[in-house]
Amino acid sequence: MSELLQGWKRTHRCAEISAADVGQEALMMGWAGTWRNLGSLIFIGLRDRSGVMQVVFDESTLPHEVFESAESIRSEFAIAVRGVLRLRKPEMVNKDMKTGEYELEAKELKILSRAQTPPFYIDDGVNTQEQLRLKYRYLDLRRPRLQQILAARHKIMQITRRYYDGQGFLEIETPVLCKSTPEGARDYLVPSRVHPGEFYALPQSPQQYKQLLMIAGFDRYFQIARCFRDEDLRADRQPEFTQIDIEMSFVDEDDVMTVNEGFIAELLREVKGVEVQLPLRRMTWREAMDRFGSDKPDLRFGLELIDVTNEVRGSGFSVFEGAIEGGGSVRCIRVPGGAEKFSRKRIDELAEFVKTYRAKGLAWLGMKSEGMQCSFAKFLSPAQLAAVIKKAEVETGDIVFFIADANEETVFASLGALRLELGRSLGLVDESRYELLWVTEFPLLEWDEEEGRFMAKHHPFTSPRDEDIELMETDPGKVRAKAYDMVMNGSEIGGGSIRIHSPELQERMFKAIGFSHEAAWKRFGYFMEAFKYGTPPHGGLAFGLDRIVMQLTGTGNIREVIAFPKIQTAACLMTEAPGPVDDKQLNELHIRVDADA
RNA sequence: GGCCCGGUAGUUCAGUUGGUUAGAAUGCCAGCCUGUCACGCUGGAGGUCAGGGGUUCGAGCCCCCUCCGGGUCGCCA
Repeated sequence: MSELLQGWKRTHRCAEISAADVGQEALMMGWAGTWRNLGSLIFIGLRDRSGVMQVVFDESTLPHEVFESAESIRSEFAIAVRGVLRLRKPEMVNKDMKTGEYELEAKELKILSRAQTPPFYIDDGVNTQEQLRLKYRYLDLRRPRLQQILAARHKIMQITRRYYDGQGFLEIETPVLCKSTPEGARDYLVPSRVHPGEFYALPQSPQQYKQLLMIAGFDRYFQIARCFRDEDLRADRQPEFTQIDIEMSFVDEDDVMTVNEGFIAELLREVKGVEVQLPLRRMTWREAMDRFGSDKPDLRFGLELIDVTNEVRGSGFSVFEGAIEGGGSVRCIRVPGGAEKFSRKRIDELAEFVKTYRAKGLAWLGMKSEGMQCSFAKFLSPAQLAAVIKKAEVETGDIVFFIADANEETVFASLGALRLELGRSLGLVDESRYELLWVTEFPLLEWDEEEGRFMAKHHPFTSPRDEDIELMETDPGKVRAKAYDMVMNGSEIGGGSIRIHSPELQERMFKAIGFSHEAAWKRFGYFMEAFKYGTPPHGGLAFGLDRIVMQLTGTGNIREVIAFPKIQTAACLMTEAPGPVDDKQLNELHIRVDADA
């Protein structure tokens, strides 16, 4: 049965003790992680969020009832122990344990709560199916690793508040029940009881509110904001996630980048003890794509892309020719010393791999000491081959992988992914390094085949670069934005832009993405109305808190950094949300469910 | 929506070409044990092989469907 505390007060957490506490009475509470019964001596590994303390029950010195009670302790019982903290004898020290020099010699015991045998061991070393761990998330969270990650997350949030407060930012909350703005990700909708047939949307980000706060004169705003997007999940994407949201007035790109790179530098200093050189390196989007095939390049290793379009032009090799004539390119990656490392089987695997990214195939050239092997040599003249080898700086022992496509995006996507795969599989990524940069000058607009119109790449309030404004009507695809992403080790951890603050320019932007004046006003009327009342030049950015925590704790799975995450189908295995609701609730909301649809 | 991977004691896994009663480790239960820390020793319990259908004399294994979970492409202003 469960015992009551009856005035017992904890004096120490299990691992929060020091030499000065030795010989003193201590009262600890926590969970029995391990239990070893030696007959008339019982050892309990008492665990709380700070760590583990060994507790000893000695039959020879304890009242019978206390020892008998201790004998009943099993895994994960919640217990309270009053005892004396002792130094262990030297031969009994456990060097693998943070508190291995100490133990708590029990005098009194309260079994606060018994536990069923848990469905899996509460231990970092155990690799239980995530499905089961998520169903019993409260047990999973008892594992030291997850406790550490959530403690790190807490620390990061506290540093965030301290840093931005120190820089004169005000933390202001914005609504969670918002108006739906069906441009961009799918919204989560919330039905209105009071307004039959109408819906709120959960925010994809506080974008418009924070801009309105700038119009309202708050100058520097931040918020640790929960955001929602009803899109498919990934290893680094959850339907609800947290962003550190920032907006500033009377600023241009440099101002925003300077303040926010200072934040990341402080985070790395305090959490990882890593000094980051400021200002951060900046790279235009164009350069990032050309060199790394990605707008979030991982700079911890080389294997840069090389453009050999000109070298292979007119070769008669239909794959290359088709790509070039279709307006695309032929690019490659040279793996130094890789000629002997790639079997035909492995090359075939990589060819399959790039097909995931719509590449049609993977050409290759291996410069072995006994001669060159090349999947397309017979199609190229010796002079062209020589030109390719020169451009790619191929040396003996190297292997080069080529991708050609009429669609540049396919070349970049597949070769960029191949670069990451090669870097990982060849062990070229130095996990101890933190490589940060800003990627700048993103395109303002992207052509959308499906919609048959240009769409805002970032969002429709992003400002074009001054020198490109004139292209908005003549060559929209060429317009660059005042947009910037912060990238850490190949992960986009934040992104933002300078916003349009002129109503006239905003109208041109809406026009560029195919919104009529009326359509734009219908959707964003309140927003555009506000812009008529003296809008300061402003801009900001949002960091993905979850991704930052992932980076700083070295986990590749976003579910590890969120206390109660969702699975791939956006469900919660513990609460079984989402679930059906009563007809009464539906009636009140004026909703009828068509289960067959 | 597409592609790929996975689901066998509580847990992690093994399970041969389709062949007797599905195994191991660990956990769990009981007993013994005064320095364990992967405690040890003795004994015991524990299985809808994810579910359904099919092929077969015979299915954990082969085929089909479904469910559950993961990765990924599309998607993510």
